[in-house]
Amino acid sequence: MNALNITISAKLYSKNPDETELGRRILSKSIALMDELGYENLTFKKVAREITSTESGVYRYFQNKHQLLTYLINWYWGWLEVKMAQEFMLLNSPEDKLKRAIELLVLPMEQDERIPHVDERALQRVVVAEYPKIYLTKDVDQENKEGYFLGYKQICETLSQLALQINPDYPYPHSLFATIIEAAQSQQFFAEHLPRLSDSSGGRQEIVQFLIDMTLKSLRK
Amino acid sequence: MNALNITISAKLYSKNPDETELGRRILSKSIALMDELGYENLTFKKVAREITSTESGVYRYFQNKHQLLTYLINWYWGWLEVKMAQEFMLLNSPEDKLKRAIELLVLPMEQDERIPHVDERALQRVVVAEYPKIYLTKDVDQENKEGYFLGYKQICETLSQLALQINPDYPYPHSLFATIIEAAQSQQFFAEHLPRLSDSSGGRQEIVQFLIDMTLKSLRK
DNA sequence: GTAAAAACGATAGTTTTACTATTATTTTGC
DNA sequence: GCAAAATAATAGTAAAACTATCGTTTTTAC
Repeated sequence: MNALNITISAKLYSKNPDETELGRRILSKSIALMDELGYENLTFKKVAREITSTESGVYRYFQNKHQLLTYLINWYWGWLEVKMAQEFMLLNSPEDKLKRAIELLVLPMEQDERIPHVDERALQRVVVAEYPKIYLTKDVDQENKEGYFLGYKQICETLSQLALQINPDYPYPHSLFATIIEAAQSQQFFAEHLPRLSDSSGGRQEIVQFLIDMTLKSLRK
Repeated sequence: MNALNITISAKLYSKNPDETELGRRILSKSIALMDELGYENLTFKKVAREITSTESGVYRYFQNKHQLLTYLINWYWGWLEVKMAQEFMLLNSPEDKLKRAIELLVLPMEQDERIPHVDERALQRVVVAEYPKIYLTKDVDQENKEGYFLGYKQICETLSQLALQINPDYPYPHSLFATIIEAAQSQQFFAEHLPRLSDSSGGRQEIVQFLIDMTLKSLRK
């Protein structure tokens, strides 16, 4: 697979882009283009031009743009899951782990040298700007069955389990972390583009504080 | 304007659909079609067929599909704002008002007989299924200047002010209600389509309880 | 080392969408 | 009843989203 053992449902590609040079170029350049142009303005033709290949070359890896975006976002959640697991080993209390998880969700991440074809910072911006588009479709139930959203659900489950260690009686752990994860993305977007929907003046640390405050207060008895 | 005095930025249409029979038919049928087909599968051609008019007829009212969706969602926020104002008059404590506001956000609403061309329940489903698409675009900054998101920002501001009456020192009122409003939508969607991202088994009342719990705990000192 | 298989590049073509333009007809305001 | 506006009907364009075909190159198996 790849250096970090990120597993992605085989339904999310026609041919595994992680295993070939061309596939990795597709990933690398489509992250950059999606970041630059946005999902709506990206086309496989533009990706093809960037990777000095052809439209059909891209179609050999991904059935369509939506599948490509879903792959990228699942890759991001998988990667974040790995990061969290690494950092949790250094921490003891579930509270510290939750705090660190929220930081990882919001703070800009450093480039992972082991995976040169993925620009994690650009991918994080893509996730912030596009993530709900992968499930807000009429195909959501079918795609859910095919594992399109496993990455998101897995992170939510991991954090829910931590929350229950703090307060085993808390009745809404999944709702809480679905909300926290979503807010982690949308507050970054709002702070930059719709500042009246946030109290952060652009600083990520304020968003982290808000989310930690909300999480820990919610878990009180 | 219309029976309820819902104000919508004039940038959100070419010709005010509220003032003509054809315009109201466009609103009515595009809500129904958007609910049935989803935003991506809706076309002006399909709307035209439904209203027994033509594609160019629809274009005379809205520049494009994105503007139409944005109009509908702003109409929804405007309508909800009116509802909240009405109900707040019957309540005294800011806590009761916040609780009622959250119920209005989540519980299915009854049809308003004064506005026969808008099916409020269908519109609520459209909002749940499509709302982030109006701002998650590369044009967000330009469109924000033109008032595309005033409805959302207005509701967020109203609720923030209420929150500060409960706890004047709470530092994140806008972030809190942007998060609560978003969660009100996304938890409805998750409960139905991605149940592992929610603790509601489909009941709206459980979502209401979760959101009230989160709000009131967040506002504690 | 070679043959078969797979992947790739190049090109062309189809269907649909999103949008623009033009003109004739109907409706409305005064 | 006339001018102006709104609407219906039709046509057309450009780009997007695929699909298909077919040589050529590269990889893999043995």
